[in-house]
Amino acid sequence: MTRAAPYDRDLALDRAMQLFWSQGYHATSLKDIEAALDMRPGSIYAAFKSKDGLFRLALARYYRRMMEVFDDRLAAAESPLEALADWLRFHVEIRLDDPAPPACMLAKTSLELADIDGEAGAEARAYLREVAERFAAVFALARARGELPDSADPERLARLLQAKIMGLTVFLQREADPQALRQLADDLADEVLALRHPGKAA
Amino acid sequence: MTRAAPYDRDLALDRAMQLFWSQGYHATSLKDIEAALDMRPGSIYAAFKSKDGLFRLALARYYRRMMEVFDDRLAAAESPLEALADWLRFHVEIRLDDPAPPACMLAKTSLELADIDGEAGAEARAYLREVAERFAAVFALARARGELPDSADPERLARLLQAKIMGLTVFLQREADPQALRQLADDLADEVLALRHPGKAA
DNA sequence: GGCAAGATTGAGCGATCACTCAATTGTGGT
DNA sequence: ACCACAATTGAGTGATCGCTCAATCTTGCC
Repeated sequence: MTRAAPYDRDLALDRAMQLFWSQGYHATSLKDIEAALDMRPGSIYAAFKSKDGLFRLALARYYRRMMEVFDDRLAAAESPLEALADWLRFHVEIRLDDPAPPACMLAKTSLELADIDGEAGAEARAYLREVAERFAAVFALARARGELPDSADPERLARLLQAKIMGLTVFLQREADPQALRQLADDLADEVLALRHPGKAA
Repeated sequence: MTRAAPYDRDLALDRAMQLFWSQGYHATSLKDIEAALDMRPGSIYAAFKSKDGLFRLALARYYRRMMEVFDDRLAAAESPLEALADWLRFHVEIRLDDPAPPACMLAKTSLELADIDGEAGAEARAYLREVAERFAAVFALARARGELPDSADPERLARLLQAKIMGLTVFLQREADPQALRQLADDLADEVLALRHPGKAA
């Protein structure tokens, strides 16, 4: 190397993720990006190829971060089903801890870039499918452990859970009252826990 | 009158609604609008004031249309609770009938225009609150008719239902398989119907 | 038929968009 | 100390953005 990059690529990607997450793709201009990353256009394009390229890196980072946190909480949970219920409540808590980050970036992107062609939107939807597959695997684990009846369909339950999570995060955008949000998350989480074998304690 | 407007304002607003609904606010340019409405810039601004003004008219129209359809289906339903469950399934059917319209425009707008200031986003969130109030009134009606236990909290159930509907419509964007979508809507609808008094037939 | 009023027209406004590249700067190797 | 090279810089690219307004056209009325 003849000249070290003065910027921290990891930090820059974090800031880009935060920016795109809160503003969306179209509402974020290169001027915004220059200011947030403290980089000039030339450097941005040398490092990330294009606005679209930077966005997709930010999206991938968001996906990976979310999955890491989920895996951590799953490992710490009392049972698979508890982890899934906890995941619903967790979305409300991060929103209340830090008012900045709004609804799920994958859901936002899937809606904003709804065009069938268009790489970024398709990627967001692909990530959402991977999340659903992860949920399905955890439901399958819960079934194998006897936490769910044998008749339970993991894929089906995963879709149901994902729809609830996305609905919750959209709801986070229009409602700010902590009590209402926690109550909603609890109600949704209770529906997940109600799938348990009757009379079976986890 | 000295010269009749050659365009049909109602038709133009319909087309604008359809356009903004599918593309969102930022991704829709005036060129798109000119083409969709078959109007020139001057006429558009004379009739609708601005792009923002047109969008808000389209949003209001969307809200009114949705509520009209909801009221119609409520009037035709066997019971209030059945109407709310039916409303979930209905979202899937309109999506399958006509592949063009994607997720709920109010939810999309609430996410895309998430900025606290900004009239259009705030209006979308206000409409969502009105929808929730409508749901709450129907839940209250169901309770009054003995379809729900006296302990049921209409506002709370309304938030729960709205979150599920929004989650379902976001899900419509990433999944196309009719069977999976119908199953998901049925699962969500069944959760609503399960609120009924045990052993009480509506 | 001619006129006044209302509505449409579309070229073009300044601003901003995403993006480029010749010039400059900083660094490690010798 | 100096050089070769990687990386940054930022003025400036053409395109497109939302929008305006003087000119034009169409209608109803007399």
